[in-house]
Amino acid sequence: MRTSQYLLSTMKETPADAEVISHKLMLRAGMIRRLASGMYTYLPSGVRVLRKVEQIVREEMNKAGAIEVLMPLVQPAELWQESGRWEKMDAELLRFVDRHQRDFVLGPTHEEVITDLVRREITSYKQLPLNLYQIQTKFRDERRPRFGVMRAREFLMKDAYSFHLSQESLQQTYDAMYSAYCNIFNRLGLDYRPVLADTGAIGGSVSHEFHVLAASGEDAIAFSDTSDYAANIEMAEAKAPAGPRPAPTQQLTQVATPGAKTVAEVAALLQQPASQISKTLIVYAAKASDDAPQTLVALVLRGDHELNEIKAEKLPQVASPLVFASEEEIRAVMGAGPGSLGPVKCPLPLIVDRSAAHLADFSCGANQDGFHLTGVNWDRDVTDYQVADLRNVVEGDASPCGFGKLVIKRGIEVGHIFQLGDKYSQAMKAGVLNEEGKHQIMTMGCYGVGVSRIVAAAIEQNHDERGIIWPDAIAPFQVVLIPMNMHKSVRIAEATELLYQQLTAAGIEVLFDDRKERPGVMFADMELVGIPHHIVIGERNLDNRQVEYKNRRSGATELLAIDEVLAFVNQQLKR
RNA sequence: CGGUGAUUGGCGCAGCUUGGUAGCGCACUUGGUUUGGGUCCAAGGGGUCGCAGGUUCAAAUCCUGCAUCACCGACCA
Repeated sequence: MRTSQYLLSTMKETPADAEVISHKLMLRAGMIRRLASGMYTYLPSGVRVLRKVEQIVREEMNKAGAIEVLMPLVQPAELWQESGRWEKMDAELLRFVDRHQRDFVLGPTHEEVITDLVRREITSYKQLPLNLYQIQTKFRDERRPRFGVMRAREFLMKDAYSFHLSQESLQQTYDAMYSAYCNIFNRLGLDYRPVLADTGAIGGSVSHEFHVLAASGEDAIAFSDTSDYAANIEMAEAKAPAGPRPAPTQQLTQVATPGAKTVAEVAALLQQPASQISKTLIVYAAKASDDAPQTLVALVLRGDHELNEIKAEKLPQVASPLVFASEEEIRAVMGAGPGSLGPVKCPLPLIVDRSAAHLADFSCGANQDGFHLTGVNWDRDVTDYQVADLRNVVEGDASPCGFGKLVIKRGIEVGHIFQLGDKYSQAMKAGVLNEEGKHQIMTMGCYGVGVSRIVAAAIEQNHDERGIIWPDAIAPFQVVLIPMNMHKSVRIAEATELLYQQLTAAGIEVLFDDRKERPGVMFADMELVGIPHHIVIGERNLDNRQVEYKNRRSGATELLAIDEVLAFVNQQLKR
């Protein structure tokens, strides 16, 4: 490709609304342009990278035995009503009507469509297991699109769905997908980790996320510093502190704490660390039946810990989704407002986090505005309570695997695999005849890769102050030819032309910068775009039949005999 | 969904307080100059000042409403 025939569209300045590095660089390097909030047009360089990622994903899926299909982006509402997600999903599901007043959605994912397809096509156990995938645009009307294509509303995703009659078969495919994903991210050249994950709204049991490690990642991941344990922080179990709880040494005392409401204020007033103070959160209790009156539950945490809403929701006593009680609701039962609450003489059922339950002589609200209690002790001052894991793990906690301590890092979720079970197949009655000739509901797995998000994640991990540094596998071009003053020098033009033809004929993706630009402009543009291998053709070196090679990542340069360029590039690309 | 802020040429911004001929840098076009790291000089083209309404002799500027976009938050006890 010659730049004169290409749409390079690089920019010196960054549009003001770009926040993260990948977003800025994708705009500046001419990969994307914003059309509306969370929706982007891909320019030629962007498409090239996107297609490469897509192709690697496709090859590894095929290798792992999955079969490609393509389903519509627009889906009829009936399927979503059948699965129950029409009511369950909120505004994230974009709905609209066609000219016949029929309801449709823009597919945020394709469980319903694939389950509908499979229940029609698959009738016998002999046809199982089956793993179908597609690479298709999705639309999720995100609450808050941000970071360019990293959290866009419209994005490209590979999604696969597998169908089985037994857990063993599902596990086999799940394992195959796990290793296919490792192959994908290895080939992409990214620093990634598979981590244990919560199954969230999609449902199911076993689940792993694949994260590209980057400081700008939206997710926190907990790693053991000695084993290979890794889990999303939402999922990581907070173990009870080691050893027995210290014995009480202090008397229960009420102290006036006028105006002190937050843990920080109370800690300052009482001259105690936040870890010696408990905080009490009031949330909705789970209802026994739909028409039962709403009751409340009190959750108790150490002052320096955060509630993990996912863990709380999973408790049978707690309403799901989690709802915090309003101040009026709290006052009606507790007789005091938020900021003065505590477990002593608490009229609500108490659920205490493991770490909070390990405290002795701690402080808490007195359930009377403007007062706190000190010297509080479990079992002496509070008798009726239950202990559970309620909090997010923090750096330095004991690892749940039993080995080492936890380290917290940030990651970008680029892949997610689930064992779904029969959630969709049951709701949509997708079954086959088994060996005994009896109807049996299939069990399912689903496996996603965020193709467009990978592009952004790769940049987050591979850039410097001059621009993008593409891994060879996904670079828009592998090699760029940069001639010095080609428009004045026939020798340069001829030598560059020859190299261009040689490399192109060898199947290498070459960009030939034939613009009538000054050298500095070409260098700057090609570094911004991130092409991994640069060949500079200049008069001086040409006298010795040499050209200069420059590696974008290392910055190292060396002189090459002009006849050796092809062999050298092949070796660089490990072909 | 709540809070804050922005909207002036393709991009980045000034002008608005105190109403009176719409400006700067980059980019673009033409000519010259320069040529191994975003040269320099000159001459040009390009703007319904987000939209609608109001105040005024006069509105980018003041007032009202709307739209779009961005950032922050969604632990608060």
